[in-house]
Amino acid sequence: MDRTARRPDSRYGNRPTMKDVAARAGVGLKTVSRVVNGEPGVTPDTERRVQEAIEALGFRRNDSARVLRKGRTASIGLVLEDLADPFYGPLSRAVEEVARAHGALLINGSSAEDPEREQELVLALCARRVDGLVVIPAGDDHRYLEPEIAAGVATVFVDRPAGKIDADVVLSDSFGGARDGVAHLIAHGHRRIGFIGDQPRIHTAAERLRGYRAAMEDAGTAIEDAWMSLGVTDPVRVRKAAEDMLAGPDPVTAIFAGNNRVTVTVVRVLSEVDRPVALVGFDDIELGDLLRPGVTVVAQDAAQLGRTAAERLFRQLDGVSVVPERIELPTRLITRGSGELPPAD
Amino acid sequence: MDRTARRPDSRYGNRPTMKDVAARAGVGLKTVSRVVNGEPGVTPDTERRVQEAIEALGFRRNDSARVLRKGRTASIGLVLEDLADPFYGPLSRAVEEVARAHGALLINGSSAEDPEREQELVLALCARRVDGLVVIPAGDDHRYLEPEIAAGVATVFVDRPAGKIDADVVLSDSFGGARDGVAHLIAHGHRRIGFIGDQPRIHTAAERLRGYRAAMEDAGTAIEDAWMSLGVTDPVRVRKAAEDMLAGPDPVTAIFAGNNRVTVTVVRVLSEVDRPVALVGFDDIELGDLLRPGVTVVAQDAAQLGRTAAERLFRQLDGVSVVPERIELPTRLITRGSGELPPAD
DNA sequence: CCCGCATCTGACAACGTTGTCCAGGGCCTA
DNA sequence: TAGGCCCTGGACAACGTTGTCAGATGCGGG
Repeated sequence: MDRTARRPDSRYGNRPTMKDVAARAGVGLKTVSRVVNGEPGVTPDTERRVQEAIEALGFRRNDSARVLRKGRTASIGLVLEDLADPFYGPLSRAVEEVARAHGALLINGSSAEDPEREQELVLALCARRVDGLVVIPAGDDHRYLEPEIAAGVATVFVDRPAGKIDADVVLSDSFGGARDGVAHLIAHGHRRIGFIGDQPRIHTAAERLRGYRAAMEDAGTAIEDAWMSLGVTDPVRVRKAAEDMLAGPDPVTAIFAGNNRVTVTVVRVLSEVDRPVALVGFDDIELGDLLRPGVTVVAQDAAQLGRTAAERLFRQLDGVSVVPERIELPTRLITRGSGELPPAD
Repeated sequence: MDRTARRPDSRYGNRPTMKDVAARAGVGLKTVSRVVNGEPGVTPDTERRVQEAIEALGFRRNDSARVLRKGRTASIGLVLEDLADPFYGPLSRAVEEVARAHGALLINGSSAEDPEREQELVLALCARRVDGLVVIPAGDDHRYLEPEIAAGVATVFVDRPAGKIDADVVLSDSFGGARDGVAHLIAHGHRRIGFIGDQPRIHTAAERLRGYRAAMEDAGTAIEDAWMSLGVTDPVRVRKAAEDMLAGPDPVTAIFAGNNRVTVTVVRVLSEVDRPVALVGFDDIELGDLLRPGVTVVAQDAAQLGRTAAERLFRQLDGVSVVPERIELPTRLITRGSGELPPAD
């Protein structure tokens, strides 16, 4: 008895191939290929027969084989921190739209802010031979990407610069935005201003902290340690940080929140405090205009970041740009009330 | 003179292949394959030599070729409406996590609520030979998927059922949720309750409308045409619809909003109205607890939807389940104030 | 009527990987 | 020392597609 199966591995449930279509249509393999790809040199009659066979068999070209042959996958990868974060949704969508306009699919993955996972994801995408990568870096050493870039994988970093390699990067002006936001508070009479932000190893967090410091310095105000809380974004610790700043004999009269998650929690805390405390947040938050007071924010345009990065990526793929560039997009201060509150004391 | 290039198409910038690695390490091609895949039967010394060659050349296995040979891509597709919608971010992330746990990558695309684009995307994903598909359908006819499913592409629909084919589907209890939400308003004394929702051709919208009708009927209240606005989600038209309901001699005293986008706009409108109008929205909205009054919502768990669907998908891929099933997840009424306001008159 | 040309078609190799199968060599045992 | 077995390594085909190139077919003009 023959134990060997006709097909050793069941594969795609025995999908029809061009060969099958060719057999059914009574034409050559290459003719089917021509029809499928809309290449010229096929008589209408032959084309019709092939089309019928395709319909009848439910044939669908195997892009894996196509990729293997052609070398281009028409897909790009996007590695970001967390798709569930409202900041990244629009960014991802913007990248997708640009990709779509260039006929490419988007594969994306979340690094969960873990450098190891970022690398793992990026390399997995490279193994799929994506044509290009848009990366929002979690780590700060991207030398592992050098062979990939050398091999022709277009790469653009977004939101934070690459570490230890020279690559295109598109970011928001975190420094300027934070400085303006803090200056806004100062202009409204505040001096004791708290800062709650992420770990300074994250570029944007460091830049925003730098902006905070610069604005305070411009105003000639010495910053007290108790006003700063770094490396804190989870709700529990942000809450504690905010409450600490607001307690004691000499509390802050205003808070600058380093990103959208921090802002949201600070809003919660402030809603429970009986005296008015001013607030400016980095990143816009949904419904920020409907709160009372409305939340004044330094807004960055996530979609524009994504769009710019993706366009830059495809320009690389078209072989246009070669010199890595750093593109910085301006932020926008949106005043809604919370940042215009005067000091409470 | 020879005009033909050494390599006709430049391809991946001449990436090293296993052959190159083998040559450099002085071993056979298959031995490299064994090392790369961690297969047994390679002496430590040989393995070391191969590893060194891999490092030196920056070799990365070409997964396209691997896929072609093995038949499984270890990737799944997710087609949703709009990644920028806060409802889909967590859903997508949940699917990704499950995929990751099964060693698969996630390719996702936005249909923009366009049936044609949905089909285009799905077929593109099938051409990539994704192992499975999670689809949030935009269209209502999915017979085009029949050959794919027959060919072994695992498929799960989420949020809305498939049209004209029998397939797994995971959804929220839109009918029950909407009925409960409206009943909640009725329990607080409302009778003239407006409904603003999406086009009834969308399953969830139809179900929510049905829930609204059922609750009203249970209360013995005849619905007036002026109370209902269907097929309306963009801010401008929602605003107009809400304003219309609130104007006139006999305005509604409460509004049931059919999804998160509608809710947000209705909140905006209500914040401009001088009398209190009750509101219950379908879908939770961020910061809904911080508004005054807090927004009472019928919440669905987007992440749980995604997780359930993805797990079901991988169960299909493991060949466990065969009979298409319909899984309905309960919704949860979250009372925060806006739904408990009494009628204004 | 035949030749030449243009148009259409198909055979074949190659893409980079993995599965199958066989060869060679070392080691243990009789 | 010879025989057999196990362990390691490599040659080869195949996956489904596309590029190359040459053959077939048909048509018009000389």
